[in-house]
Amino acid sequence: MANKVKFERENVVRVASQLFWQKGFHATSTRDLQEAVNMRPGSIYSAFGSKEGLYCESLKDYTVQMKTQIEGFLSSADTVLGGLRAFVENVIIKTKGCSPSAICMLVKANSEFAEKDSKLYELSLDLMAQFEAYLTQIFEQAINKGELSNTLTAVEYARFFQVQFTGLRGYFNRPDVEQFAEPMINQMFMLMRKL
Amino acid sequence: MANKVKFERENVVRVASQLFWQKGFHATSTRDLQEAVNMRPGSIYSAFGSKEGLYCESLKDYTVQMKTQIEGFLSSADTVLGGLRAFVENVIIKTKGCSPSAICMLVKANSEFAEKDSKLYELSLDLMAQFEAYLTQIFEQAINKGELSNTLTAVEYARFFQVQFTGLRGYFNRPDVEQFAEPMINQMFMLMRKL
DNA sequence: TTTTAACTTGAGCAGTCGCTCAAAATCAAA
DNA sequence: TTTGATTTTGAGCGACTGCTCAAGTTAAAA
Repeated sequence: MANKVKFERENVVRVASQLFWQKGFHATSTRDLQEAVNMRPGSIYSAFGSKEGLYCESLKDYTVQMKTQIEGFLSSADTVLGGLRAFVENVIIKTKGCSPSAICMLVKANSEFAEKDSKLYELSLDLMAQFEAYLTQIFEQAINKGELSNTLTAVEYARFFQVQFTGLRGYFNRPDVEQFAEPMINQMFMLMRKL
Repeated sequence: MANKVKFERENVVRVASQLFWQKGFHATSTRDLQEAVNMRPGSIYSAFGSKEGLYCESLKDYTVQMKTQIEGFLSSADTVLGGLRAFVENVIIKTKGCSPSAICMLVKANSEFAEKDSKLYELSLDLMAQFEAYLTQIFEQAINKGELSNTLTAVEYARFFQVQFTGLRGYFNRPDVEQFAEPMINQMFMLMRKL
């Protein structure tokens, strides 16, 4: 007994996510969003409550997308480390031009929201912790398969991966330096086996 | 034959720098700045031209401050690597509570300005390149003194340092994790000697 | 076909933004 | 002490912000 919603929520969140990832929360205006998702303010606010609400969903969707991407690379690779490596190469080198930003949206969020008790800062921490837990599972597999030594625990490998990956993505957030990317990714995975 | 300026330019830039570093460019309003530096809009605009102008000076001042800090640690350490290590520990562990942000202001700037041809993005790239050149000089000394092998060039060590340091600072931009910091800094310097 | 609850629309509100500029204040030189 | 170039002041401008809500549109249920 009603009217149906005309938009597909998933699609809207995905488009908003791209815009937020590119420009950041503060630099993205509600007018930018209205144009990008082709919705009028009333519809957006009845569906998401606020700009912050839409950003929350966008950030959560981003981590889901990342995990899905990793799953894909893992399932079509012979080894766990091979899959992770393909994922890293894809993010840093292959999707360089078409990605909204070289830098992880979670890291951007974490650095943008300075007030340590703000909802959005807490959300970024929470999602990062979840992602670390997810990586930990993956590294458990790598250890169990004998791809990595057990001198480090799985969570320590996960932390190492996070630091390296974040560092590399930050470093390559510039137009010119694809030439150094490949050897530095080599270095990262070589070092991981030496830990 | 005139009036004298009432403010000390260096001090104003330093205070503005702290605020910009903490909140980012877009989330810092001119009213915030006015209050922080205790100047009326007219004075600020006659001295710095625009919010962007003040930000430029703030960002440049930040890199000067960083270099000065490194100089200090280098001159009061026995080895180049020891000095760098003291610097890293100071930034990540010791000044944790009092620093406006765990994340490097240059990295924050680089990630905040998405439009690849904007003046502020170009400035962040420029200052990062300068800083890499500065680090390269330092690593040249480390190699010459025999503290590091010459399997990598000085600039390659500098890049490695940047990636690790940026990664660590990003990772430790949270309230609770000082406990992991020390071993991970250990790891960073251990790995550098193994390259 | 009529009813009616759900959804969409967009003009526009109240507040904030970066910034300006005429007037007041200041102080070295005359 | 007077002069006059220079700096400081702050009210306030026009643009933009996140967001609201009364009016209009839609389509399933009656």
